[in-house]
Amino acid sequence: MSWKRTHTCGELDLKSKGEQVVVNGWVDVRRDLGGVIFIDLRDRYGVTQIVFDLANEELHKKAEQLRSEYVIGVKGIVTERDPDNVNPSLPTGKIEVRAEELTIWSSAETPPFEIKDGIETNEEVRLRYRYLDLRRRELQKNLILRSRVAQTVRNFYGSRQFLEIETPVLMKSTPEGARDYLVPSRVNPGRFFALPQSPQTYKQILMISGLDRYFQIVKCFRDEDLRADRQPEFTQIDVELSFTDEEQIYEIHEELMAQIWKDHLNIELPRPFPRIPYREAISRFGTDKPDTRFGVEISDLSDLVADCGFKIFSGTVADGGNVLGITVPGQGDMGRGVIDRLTEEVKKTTGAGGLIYIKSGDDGLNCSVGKFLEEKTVEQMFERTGAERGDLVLILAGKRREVYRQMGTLRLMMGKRYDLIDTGKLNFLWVTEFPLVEWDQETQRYHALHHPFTSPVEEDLDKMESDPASVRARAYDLVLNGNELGGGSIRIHDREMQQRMFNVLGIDEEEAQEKFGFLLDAFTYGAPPHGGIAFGFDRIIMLMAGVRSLRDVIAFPKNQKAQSPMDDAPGKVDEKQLKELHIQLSKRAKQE
RNA sequence: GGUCCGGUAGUUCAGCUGGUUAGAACGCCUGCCUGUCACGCAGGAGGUCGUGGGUUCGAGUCCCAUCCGGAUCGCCA
Repeated sequence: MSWKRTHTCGELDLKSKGEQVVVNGWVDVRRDLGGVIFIDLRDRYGVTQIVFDLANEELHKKAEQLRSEYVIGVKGIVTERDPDNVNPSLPTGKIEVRAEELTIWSSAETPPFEIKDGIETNEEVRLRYRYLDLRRRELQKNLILRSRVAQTVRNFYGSRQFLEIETPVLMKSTPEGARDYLVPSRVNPGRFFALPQSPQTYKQILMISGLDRYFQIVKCFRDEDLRADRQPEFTQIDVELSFTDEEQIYEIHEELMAQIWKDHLNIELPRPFPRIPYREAISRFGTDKPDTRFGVEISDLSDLVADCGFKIFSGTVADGGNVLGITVPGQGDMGRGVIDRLTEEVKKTTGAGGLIYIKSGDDGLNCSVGKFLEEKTVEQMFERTGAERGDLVLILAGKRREVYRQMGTLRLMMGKRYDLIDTGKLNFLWVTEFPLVEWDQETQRYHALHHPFTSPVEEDLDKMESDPASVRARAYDLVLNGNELGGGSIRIHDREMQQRMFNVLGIDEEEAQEKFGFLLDAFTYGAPPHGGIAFGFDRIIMLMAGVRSLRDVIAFPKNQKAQSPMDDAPGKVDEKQLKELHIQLSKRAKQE
């Protein structure tokens, strides 16, 4: 009999009673009771208890050497445990393996942190010793889920005539949107590839080629600052199809989500998912990715205070801004200190100028700026927000775009703080009718909200030139509990229209030709109407696994500085390599 | 680029208005222990308190600078 394993550490039970088996794995923990030594042997499938006793003194002596994280192989007999000794918290808890032979494949240093679930260790240490962190069941579980969901996704599209087609990782830089990661080309001095932010143009070309239905689980790259839910390299489920419309894309992908949640979390998702136009999402929730698991919707109080005596309100309205309110249920008696601290926090995290409140208690309404307002106005504002006695109304004033965003942040803050969010809910939601473009103060140009290939809504076409910001796009996002899972659009498939879009964005014909000439040319050779969507695969897994950080669902993630502490990437390269690439470093780069 | 929080034993953290020898838990090492599974018991090792400077009779503690980590705003078509 060889050392080839007959069973994993997660599968043995009474059915194998009496059999001789071979198991391999890592020593999870050793419990040495003197005359008997127990080893919890761990592999990715589970844990099995191994027993060494004095029946075999030589073997027992060998087992005394074992320490945590040693890699061993054990030959032994599967034995039923006495009823008293059954461990009900272990799937293999009814049996144990009585060792007959032991081989130590590998000894191990004491790990820098314990390989245990629920142990909070410094992120940097975890990343440096990622191979140890990945031994934790929790992370293995996430990666296993990730792999299985990827299978589901492939089968789902595969069975619907979608083709999985790989697009280049080395592509042309298009300085729209996020910063590109650049890759120098040795054979083309002074020229650079860019890593894709998304395979957008390629998948559209595939449609023009008649491949008709495409999907890919694909790495994308963005050289921007990181967040817990943002990595510089991330994985997208990227999809495009021809002869389609919004309805079909919604239908297919509601089905996909339903299948993923059914297959892997055993949850039936109610369908169809609700839809909410962008405008409404902003005015009700102050964000384009609303968390609809709780109410606390925003009310516009501007008209009530346009002519009031409080200058901050009336002045804001006169300048075209808004005065907004939300209700925090049951907090009408909030103490002054609590409100003051909240005000400071709101100013700091949202940039709001101040926070105004209306408290409501047994002695009636009490507004923080009440002395400037008529009693009637305070009452009207209170009623407008839908508040009832005992509730607290919070009010912000400011420029339209900013104050809605601030209110959205405040709303979420209150929802979390006062436990208003029903965490048992899964609120999927399509946000539709995004604006096509947005005025960018900084560059004094319009920029595409989604991307420049997004088709405008036909009935808004006459406003493309006169009032671009009011044109709606055929774009949509899928939101889950306030998280953007993905987004897409019906694309432009007509050269003229594409050029019109570029004009709005201030990209002239020459520039358009240089940057996207291939796509424009392709449009002239017969382009089908098409559209698609892309989902953040990591983020989906993160939400399914119920973890807070993308780092817990990616095998080898980057830290906040976009580095990998384990292998110390990005690293320096030697002078010779740089020379070959025709690259010179600045003084500062050399020093660092 | 801005703001906030943090950096003390291998790990997680405590350390008050500055005061004598910097602690706990887990982990680690040694010994004892034949039914443990958070094994138990006894003992032990382990610290440039991120770094540099300053204030002070005296600094883990206060001040300044700097590095590192995280959160967040900007940014993320």
